[in-house]
Amino acid sequence: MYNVSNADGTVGKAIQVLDQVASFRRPIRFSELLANSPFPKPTLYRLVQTLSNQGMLAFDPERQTYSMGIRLVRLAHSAWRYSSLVPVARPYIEELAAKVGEAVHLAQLDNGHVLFVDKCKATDHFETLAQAGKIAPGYCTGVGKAILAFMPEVEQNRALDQQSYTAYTPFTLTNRAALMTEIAQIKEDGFAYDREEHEQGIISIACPILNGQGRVVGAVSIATSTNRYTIKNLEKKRPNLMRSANLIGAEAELWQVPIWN
Amino acid sequence: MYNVSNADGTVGKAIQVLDQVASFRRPIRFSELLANSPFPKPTLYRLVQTLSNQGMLAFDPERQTYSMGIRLVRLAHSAWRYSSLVPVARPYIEELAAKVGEAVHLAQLDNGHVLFVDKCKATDHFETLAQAGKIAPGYCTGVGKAILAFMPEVEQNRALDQQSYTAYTPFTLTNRAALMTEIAQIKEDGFAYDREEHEQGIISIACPILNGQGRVVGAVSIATSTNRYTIKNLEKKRPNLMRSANLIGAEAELWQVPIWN
DNA sequence: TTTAAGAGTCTCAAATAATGAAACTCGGTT
DNA sequence: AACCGAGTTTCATTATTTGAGACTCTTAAA
Repeated sequence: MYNVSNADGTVGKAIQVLDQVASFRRPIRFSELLANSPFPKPTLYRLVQTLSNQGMLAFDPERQTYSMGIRLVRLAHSAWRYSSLVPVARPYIEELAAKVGEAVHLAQLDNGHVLFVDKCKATDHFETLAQAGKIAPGYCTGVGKAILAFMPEVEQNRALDQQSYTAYTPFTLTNRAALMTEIAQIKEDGFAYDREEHEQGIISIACPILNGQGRVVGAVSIATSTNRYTIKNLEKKRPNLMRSANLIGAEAELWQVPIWN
Repeated sequence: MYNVSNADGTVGKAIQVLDQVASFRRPIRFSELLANSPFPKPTLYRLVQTLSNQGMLAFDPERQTYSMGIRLVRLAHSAWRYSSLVPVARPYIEELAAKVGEAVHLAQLDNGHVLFVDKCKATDHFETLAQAGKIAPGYCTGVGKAILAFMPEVEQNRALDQQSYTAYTPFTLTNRAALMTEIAQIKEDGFAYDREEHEQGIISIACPILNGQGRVVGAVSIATSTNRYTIKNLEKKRPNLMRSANLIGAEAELWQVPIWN
C-alpha cells in the first residue's frame, strides 16, 4: 500500500498530478486541473510541463488539454508483463475459463482497490483487453472481498478504512461492520461470493491466491450472470476454482513474484 | 516526442529510473541498477525509495529486488482508455479483423518506437492482451514505416535518427538511406508493406491514420504469415484496410484525440 | 575467530532546484 | 477602450536535493 498524498518531495507531487489527470477520464484544461489541485498555479504549471515533456502526460496544443501520456502504456506493459501475477497465472486461468465456460478474472489489490490484471472469457472473446488495469471497489466484488479477508490485520484495517461503502445495488454491503462480518465468514470458508453487490445481475465466486507463506497475492473469480446461474449453482464450480487458485499460488511461490500492497 | 534523458529536474530523473527498471524485464537488485545508472548511490537510492513508496516500483523485501509497480497499470489504463486511439478505433478494427479474417494491429508512435495499442485476431483469440503496450522498432514494421512516412519532416528526421537499424531478418532495411527511399515510396502509395523485415514468415500491409489536418496519429495493419499469403495476395486487402484507416481518421478528428509524438 | 569485502543505509554541509506572489501577455468580452 | 480570465513568466526566497563519505550489516575468505 503506497503512501498516498503527502511527502515524497517533487516526485510525489508529480505523481499526484498524474493521478488527478487520470481521475478526470477525459482531456482537461489547465484551469480545471488547477481548480482541483492543492498546488499553487506556477507549481502545478511546471509539474504539468515536466510531465508532458516526459510523455507521462499528453498535451494537445490545439485544444489546450492534457490527458494521460502514451509513455505510461509502455511502462505499464513492463509492470503487467513482468511483475504482476499475470505471467504466472495466465495458463491456469485460461484452462479454468475453458473448463467452466464462464468469464474468469484475475485481480490484485492496489491501495485498497481491486485491480483487474487479467480476464478470460470463454464465450465472446472481445472486450477482454479493455479490462486489464480496470479498477473496482474492494468491498463489493468477489475478488476484492477474497483478498481483503486474507490480508494481514494491519493492512486489512487500513484497506477497510479506504473503502467508500457506496451502495451500487440493493445488495451492496454499505458499512464496515457488515463487511467485517462477511469477511470473517469468507476467511472461514476460504472463498467469497459476490451476490450482485457491484452490478445488478452479475454474481461471482472468488478465491484468494495464497503464496507459500500464506500471504495473499491476489484472487481469481468465476463471474456469470443471474440469467444463467444462481449462487447455489455457481457453488459447483468451487472445486475447479480453488484448484486453480492453489496451483497459481504454488507457482507464484517458486517464481519471483514481488509482493504488492 | 518527449525529452529523453536530461533535464526536467528530479521528476525527470525519477522517470529515467522507471525506464531503466523496465528495461531489465525482471526484478533487479539495487546494485544492478546502480551499476547501470548515471546517478550516485544515495541519489539513486532515494529515487528508488520514493518510487516504491508511490507504488510506481514494487520492492520485494524478501529478495531485495525492485520491479515495476502495479500503480503504473492503473495509470496506464487511463491513458489507454481515454487518450490513445483505442476508444475511437476499436469498432473499426474489430470490423476489419472480422472482414479480412486476419490479425489487425493498431499502433501509435512513441518516441521513435511503434507502440502497439490494440490488436484483434479473427482466428485464435488469446494472446491479444499481451500485445497492448508492446513496443517494436519503427523502421522494420508496416505500421512503423507507415507512421514515419507521414510524419512532419522535423519529427521524421528525429525519429529516423532514433532507429537502431538492426537486421532482424535478411529483409530488414539496415540503414537510414534505404529506409528513406522506402519511405518516399510509401508516402506516394499511401500504404506500407512489411516484407518479413521484423520477423521471418510474417508480412503485413499497413496504412497511416491521418486526422483532418492530415496529421498522422497512428496506423492500422493487417498482418499474416507467408504460409497463407504472399505480398501480392495481401494487396487485395488494401481497399478494406484503407477504408478503415480513413474512417478512424475521420472519427479521430471529431473526437478529442490528443496528438502524441 | 578475525579480517575483508560488498551491499545497503544514513549523515550533513553545500549546491541546486523548487516555490509562489506578483506581474505580464494575449484572446475574447463587455 | 477597459475589462476579464486563462495561461505564462519573473525573481528573490526557501526548501529540497545532492553526494562524498561514513556507518551497519551480512556473507565470504583467511
